[in-house]
Amino acid sequence: MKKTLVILLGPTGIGKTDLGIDIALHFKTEIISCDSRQFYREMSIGTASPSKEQLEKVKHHLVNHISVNDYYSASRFEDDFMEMAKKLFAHHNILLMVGGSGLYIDAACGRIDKIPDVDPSVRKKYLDKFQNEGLESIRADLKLLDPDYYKIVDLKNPKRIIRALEICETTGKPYSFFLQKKGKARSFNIIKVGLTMDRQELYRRIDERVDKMIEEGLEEEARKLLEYRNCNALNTVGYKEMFRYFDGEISREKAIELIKRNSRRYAKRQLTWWARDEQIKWFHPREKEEIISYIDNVIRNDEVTKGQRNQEF
RNA sequence: GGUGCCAUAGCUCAGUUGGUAGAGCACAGGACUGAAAAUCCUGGUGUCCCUGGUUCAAUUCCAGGUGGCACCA
Repeated sequence: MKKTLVILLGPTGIGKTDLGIDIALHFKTEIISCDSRQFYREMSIGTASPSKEQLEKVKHHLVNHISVNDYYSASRFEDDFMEMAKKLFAHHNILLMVGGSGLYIDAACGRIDKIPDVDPSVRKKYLDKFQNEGLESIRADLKLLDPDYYKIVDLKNPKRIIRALEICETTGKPYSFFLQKKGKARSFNIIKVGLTMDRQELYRRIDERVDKMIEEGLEEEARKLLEYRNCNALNTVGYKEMFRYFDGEISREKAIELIKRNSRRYAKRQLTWWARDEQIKWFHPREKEEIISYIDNVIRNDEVTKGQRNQEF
């Protein structure tokens, strides 16, 4: 039997964790998490990480496996995921991935190209240049080093420009040279199940969940992590707003309001990311039975899985 | 009950010397291949409280009404 990776994805706060557990129990399998903030073991209330009880119900992988001090990336996640999948597929025909990080899900699906690692000092160099000399300066560098990418990149987005520059400098080749866009073949089938609901309903859930996080002690958790505020891991909704409150810049109420707003905006960006992915079959989270029978049907029907095998961009 | 002030976008408010209006926030849409809960782009969504009057033309001026706030009784 061909191995199958079922991916349960959806915006923040929609109820992936609970439903994922039910689905994993139904298929008698384990969960590989794909949440770029639940990776960090020090963050749990603000990232709505699975609780102890939830972790006991179904074995979860790639949660709490790194520290806020660690460098991590979509590429590293791809490596960790492939290693984990290989191990788990030895005992399971179906694996369940649950998460909301679009780029990381794409990485697991073989949708990002192999690009050489860069030395952090190179990124730092261009970051400094951007901060000291401005956007125009690094734009000019990119125009020189990778004119093709210069034509298509968002020229107002420093992160995109710096990323391309660091690859150009490290490899001596233009960044666009590495963007093959062919996708990597995977030895397993992939079924993508998306969770969605009416925007108002989702926003209400998000607002309620933030209130719950506050009750559970988000403020305390953030206070403990204040010393790591410069780590990328702490550039996260729920923490960055609390840090501003600790600084005296905004009130506690304002911080909570901003956490809600930024969570809503994040959910919207997630939905935009997935909107163009036609492989996703969408459900309301309450449609558990429909989701399970959809997965069953796809696995049974080879014709459908053929389409899912080719991971084109 | 009397006097004064106010009524414009979901909210807070600006404005139009009379030619149907614009800021912030909220919100909506989008981009995004190793920082991605990150980063970036675009967009004003409107019975200008109601009725009448003046006027070629009223959201704007006038009168009345309604609602809110303040003060006086």
